[in-house]
This record gives sequence, structure tokens and C-alpha cells, in this order.
Amino acid sequence: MNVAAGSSHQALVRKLSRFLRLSRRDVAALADLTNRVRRLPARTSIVAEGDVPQSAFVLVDGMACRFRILSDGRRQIMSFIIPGDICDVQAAMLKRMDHSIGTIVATSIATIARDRLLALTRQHPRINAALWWTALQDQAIQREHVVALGRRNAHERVAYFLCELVWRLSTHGLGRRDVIELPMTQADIADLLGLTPVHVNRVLQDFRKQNLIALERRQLRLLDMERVAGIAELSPHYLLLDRAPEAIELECDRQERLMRLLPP
Amino acid sequence: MNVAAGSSHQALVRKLSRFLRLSRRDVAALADLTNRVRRLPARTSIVAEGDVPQSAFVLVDGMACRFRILSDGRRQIMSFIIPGDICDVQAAMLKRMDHSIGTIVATSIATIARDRLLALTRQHPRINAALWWTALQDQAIQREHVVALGRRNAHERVAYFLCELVWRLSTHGLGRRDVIELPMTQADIADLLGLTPVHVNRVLQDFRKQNLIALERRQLRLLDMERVAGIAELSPHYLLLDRAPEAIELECDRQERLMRLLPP
DNA sequence: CGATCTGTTGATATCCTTCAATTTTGGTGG
DNA sequence: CCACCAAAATTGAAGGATATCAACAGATCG
Repeated sequence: MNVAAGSSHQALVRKLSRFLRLSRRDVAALADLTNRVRRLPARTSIVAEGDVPQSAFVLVDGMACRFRILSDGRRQIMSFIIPGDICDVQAAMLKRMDHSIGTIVATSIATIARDRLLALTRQHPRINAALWWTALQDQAIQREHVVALGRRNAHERVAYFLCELVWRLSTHGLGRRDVIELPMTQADIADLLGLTPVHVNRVLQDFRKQNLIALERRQLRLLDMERVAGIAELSPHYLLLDRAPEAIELECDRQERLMRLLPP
Repeated sequence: MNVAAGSSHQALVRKLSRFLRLSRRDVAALADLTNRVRRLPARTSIVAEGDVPQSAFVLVDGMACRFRILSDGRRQIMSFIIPGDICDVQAAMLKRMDHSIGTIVATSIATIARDRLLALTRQHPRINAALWWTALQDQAIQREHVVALGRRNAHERVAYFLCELVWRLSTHGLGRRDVIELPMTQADIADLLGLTPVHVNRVLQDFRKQNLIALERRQLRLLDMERVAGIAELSPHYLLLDRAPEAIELECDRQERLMRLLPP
């Protein structure tokens, strides 16, 4: 399942490049970030609630999720983390984590020490801008999640989940247009969508009977993307944050010029 | 209802000061931001979905909310915006808004043009850091919102809402410890919590019968904060982002020193 | 190749919604 | 200041979407 060494940073580069053009130096720096990875088994904790955040990480391969557990065992998953996602960039500002992160399947992550991250963002204005942009993107995803949980029924939630995952994987250069891996269990999906595993199962069955999707051996094929997206009713403006406005590019150029003038 | 002129920036200053110490210069710059306000009637649009974000704003007085409306009229409120909140600081990175913002009651806002904001954050490292911190805080609030919608029942959601609002108002220096204004309707609360107005009403009635709260003329008194917080079961780590880590303070000092060396 | 986790199905329960009517509140103009 | 009107809050009754419980089948993994 591991991506060939040397190309493991592809997803991250691809993701950030969606936003603005990265120089060869930027790309090299990102590659450098992810050249030493740690391999974790499935269902392992990466960060626990209450931890003092010390470092960010890039998920290189596999899958993880952010979640919180209530005292009676109920679990809410905030989001799935896929290859190319970079997590907790700004967490250094936090005293303690208010949620946990754990792997879904066997997963490789590249940890980035706080100092290294700071140096990176200082020396690479475009990476800095792109990282803030990923934070904005995460916020947009969270907003949509709130809408789904608050005002959509089970069918709409599942459709939304499938669309979002396909969309995210494809922008990271993973998965084909309509065929993706679903490594998480239906219980995981239930905890993301605020449903029970049983009900998630029934909705998926339903979608299969309607020939909207095919699902076997954790492989999902979207047979009728159009209709699934229709059920999900994603905002036409959702995730249209595909390119940096001109002003951002110019500001990055300015900072790069400034840096060349005073190396310290 | 309007705060006396000259003190209208208090809430913002108070909020940011929770995070790190602001210099007199910083405070003056913030006061300068909010010295010209625009007054809007109740139930008025501030920003509409699809708009190209041009500027941020500070809510000086009143109340507003972020929301999205689905095609069949269902509405989901993402959050209420209270005096001292600063919105869409990073939105300049966005092409289009994926949600709307509108007032709940008559509201005063101070708009901040993009250039002015950029200048502000460039000239005031501590304000810059504090603004990013507010973004982190908003993210934490969003996460808790997701947990509430996904995994809490109606009683828990309402309790959580009351606690969060009391907590937020008090950190902005608004409202007393246990008495706050609830200017929004029960329908608004329902749209925040993913419930129906009828059910919100029943839960509130219930809380009153149990002597947990008193509610009349849009004024809420928390009679038993302890128990309400217990029902809400907020994470012990929720919103403990009360002070900047030492590293952030040092970095701000460094940037300030640097700025004194090269004024441009 | 057995043990355990995951997916599937059916029956029943419940929390919340929906619908509808009434009362109360709050705002507005006379 | 009062009368009026619309909006909001309140209450009851009935229905529905999803949860819960339980059992079994199928997949996965050491």
C-alpha cells in the first residue's frame, strides 16, 4: 500500500499547488519534510485529547480521523484525514488538544517539529500562504459538515460524505474520478455523520439498489455521480477555493524579493 | 443599546487581550478600526453566499449569525456572532463566500478594508498573532458544534448552547456571570442546533421546570450553572486556549524588534 | 483455520418532527 | 398611552425517521 519512496510527498505538493504555483525550491522543501516517515498500525492513536501539541504532521499514506469521545462512549468523528493532508500546523498556538487523532488503517505519517515548521514558513512565503489556505479549506469542510449534521437526513448525509471524499481524494491526485477506496468501516462513517452503523448500512444498501453506487471489498464505485451529488446538494460555492487571488500571489512575490535582499 | 462612543472597541480588545498582552499602540490601532460603524436593522444581510469577499468586519454591537440555506428552505446557522467578534479576516483568500451572514437584531458593524487589515497585521505582530488565534478559537467552537449536532440529544444541545454563549459573552466582557441577553428567537436557536423551534421550546420549558434556568423577556438567568454545564458535558479542554504559549510571545517580540530596525 | 470484527437483516422503541391551534409578546401608529 | 397587528412562544396530538436490540452471515487477519 506504501507509495514508492521519493514520491510520497506528491499528494501534499499536489494539494498545495491547487492553490498557487510553487517554486522548485518550495517543492524540494516539502519533499524534504516527508522523507522520513513513521509507520503506525491500524486503530492507533496519533494525538490524544489533552496532549500538548508539539508538532504538526503530514499524512503520507493510509487514513486517519479526528474525533472526540464523550464520557458515555459516544464518538464523533470531525473529519477523515487522507494522504496529503497536513495537520495541526497552527496547533502550536494551543495549550492542549481538545480532541484526538487516530489511524483508521495502517498509516505513514511524517512529523514536523515546531521549529522546522516555523523555519519552513518563514523561508517559503508561498508554502506559508498555501498552508493558511489549507486551514481555510478545512474550515469550509467543517461548515459543510455542520450543515449536513444539522439539517440533512441520512440519505443526504451519506451522499454528501461520498461526494466529499471523492472530491478530496481526486484533488490530492488519489483515486480515479469515480472509483475510490473506502478503508473505514460503516461504524466510522456513522460516527462521522451522526448516525448508527445499522442505518448507514441501510442507506448504502438503498443506494446500491438504486444503482447509484457499487460497493465491494471496501472499494466504492460511483455509478451515477450526478444523482449522488444531487442528493447531497452541495453548495455551488463549496470548495471553489481553487486558486489564490492575484493579491496573494503578488504578496508572496513581494516577500520572496524581500527575503533575497536580507537573508537573515 | 449602543455602547458609548469611544468604548465600542472594548469587546474586541478584551477578547484579543485574553490571548496575549497588547501594547498601547496595538490597542489604539484596534480602537481606530472600530471608530466608524455602520448601523443595520434586524434581519438584514451583511454578506451573502456567492459574494466575493472584499473586507472583514468587527461586530461592535448587536448580534448576527453565519448561516446557509438549502434549496428547500432549511437553514443551518453555523454560529452566532457577538460584539467583539471579528469576521472573515482570512476571507480575502477566498474566491466566493459559501455561506451568508445576517443580523439577528439591530447591529453595528465596523468594516475593515482588505488593505487596511493587511497593513494592520503587518505593523502589529501581536494583533496578527491574536487574529490567527481567534481563527483557531472559531475552529474549536466549530468542532464542538459538530459534536453537539452529531452525537448529543436535544437537551444536551440546548445546554451546550447556553453554556457556550454565556462563556463567550463573558470573555468579551459582556453580560454578567449568569445573566445574559438572548436576542435570538427560538427558531434561530433551533437552526443552530439542528432541531425544530417546537422542540427547542419544550426543552427550555423543561429546564425551567427543573429550575435550571429562568427566561423572561429575552433575558436568561442560569440558576444552576453547574448542572447545565454537566448536561452539556463540555470537554475539559474546550476553549482552554486562554493564553499564548511563551514561544508565540517571543516570536512577536522578535518581529517587533525587527520592525523597529527597518521601518519600511 | 479459528476468532473476531464487520456487514446485514428484522422487529420494536423512541426521540423528535409535523401539523394545527392558542396565547403571549413586542412593536407601531394613532 | 392604548389599540392593534404580526411575530414569537406555547401546547397538544399524531406520525415518521432513526435508534436500539438481537441474531446471523460474511470477511479479514493472525
